[in-house]
Amino acid sequence: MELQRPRGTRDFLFEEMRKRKYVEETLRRVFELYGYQEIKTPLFEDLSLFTLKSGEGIMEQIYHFQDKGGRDLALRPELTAPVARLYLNQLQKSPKPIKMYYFGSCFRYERPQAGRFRQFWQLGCELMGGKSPDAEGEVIALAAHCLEELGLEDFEIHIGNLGIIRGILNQAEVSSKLQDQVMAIIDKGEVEELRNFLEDMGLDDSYKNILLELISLQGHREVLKEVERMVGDNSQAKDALLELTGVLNVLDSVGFSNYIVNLGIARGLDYYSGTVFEIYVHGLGAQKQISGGGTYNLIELFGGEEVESTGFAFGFDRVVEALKEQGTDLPLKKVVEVFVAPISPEVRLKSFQIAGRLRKAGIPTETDLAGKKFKKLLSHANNLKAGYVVLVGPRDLEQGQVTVKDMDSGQQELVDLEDVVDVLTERIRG
RNA sequence: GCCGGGGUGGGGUAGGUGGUUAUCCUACGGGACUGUGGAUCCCGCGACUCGGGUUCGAAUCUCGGCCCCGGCCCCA
Repeated sequence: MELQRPRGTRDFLFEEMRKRKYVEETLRRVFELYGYQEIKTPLFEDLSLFTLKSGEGIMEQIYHFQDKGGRDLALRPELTAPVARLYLNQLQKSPKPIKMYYFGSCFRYERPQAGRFRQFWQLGCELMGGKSPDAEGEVIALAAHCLEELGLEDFEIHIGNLGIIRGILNQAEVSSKLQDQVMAIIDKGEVEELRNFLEDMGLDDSYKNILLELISLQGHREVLKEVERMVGDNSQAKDALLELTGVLNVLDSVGFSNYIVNLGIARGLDYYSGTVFEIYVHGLGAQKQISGGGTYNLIELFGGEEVESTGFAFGFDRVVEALKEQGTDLPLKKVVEVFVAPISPEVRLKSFQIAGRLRKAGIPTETDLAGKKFKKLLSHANNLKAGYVVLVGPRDLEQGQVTVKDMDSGQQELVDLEDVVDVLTERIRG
């Protein structure tokens, strides 16, 4: 085959698309339940939008190119920066809070593997101008609501706050550059590597032990007491802890308490500042994270007026994959409800007429376009999983009737031509 | 960028230490069967990932590319 798909990309066929659409529509519905409005940004942006503040790591993965005018452009590797850009361009003076959601594909030049592609989809949101911790609590509640609505079980929401560890590091007077490196190691979850790194930078033992203990803490809200003991009178860390407590309070009050406090969450992108969270589903191979987000200060970094911003995104493909893995039966729409089958060539136009009326009545309908023999038409209708077949034949037509056949039960009845639409509407909707 | 496993009709496969027409299932088209589907039978369509090398001869051996699967790095 000489015409191949580019590496790391996929074609989606009918069945797959129906699943994806179901997931997409469900997620959109829930986002809208929380008052989010959809936006769309370009697939490519100025390269600098992404190189500016997203950290070094992402650079190597960016698809970038020059257009014919010599502009340096990049296919977006994520959507938070484009949305922040859009906010700066047009929404700074809009009434707050602003709730936006998006669904679109992103591109990263990476080695494909399970749950990782070069083009992948993100469905997420950004909330600008909400106040921590209420805004963060609601955002996490929204994420949980989405997954519950999809029927996904066994997901874990891990919640942390970067301010706690940053507070300790600041108190220990660690430079911000070094702090970023520490955060990167924490994000990896490599405890030994962290221990060695902290030792190499000559960090005081007491700080080192606190940090190591903090990131290994994981559990329900009772771990907050431990944290409180450890941070002592560090005011930045105390504030962060207060914030974290507030987030959990919101979650408890909306009835979602199945979270895990995890201070080892650091996020890969450098612009996160306070509350952060990640959602995992096991059984997805190496790519178990289906979502991540938190509070960030991208707007200030881009030179805008300070505004609290929180957001998160689902790795859409991974959510779909997790549902498949779990074996969830998605309530997928039928391709067509009704197939209108002309029994012989002279009634073909009559079939079109009937199909036309059914379609105008909102019933997905198919009729023969391939000139198949009657018997094949039934077989074809069966393949399409049509619920009903309208048999249009000269014999019935003489009485002004057609035969409506229920494809599940096999039963059929004669129906007057003018009643066909009503009868089928009743059967399908009723 | 690195490591491992792969690539045979549309889908799933057999063959593989070189040798006629490349196996089977399924799907698809037609027929048996001119008003009744999911059954059966018959016929048909259709493939060795690409390029180089070794050879009288390569799907098979060899080198390289491309792509797929899994893992590392990193991330969604």
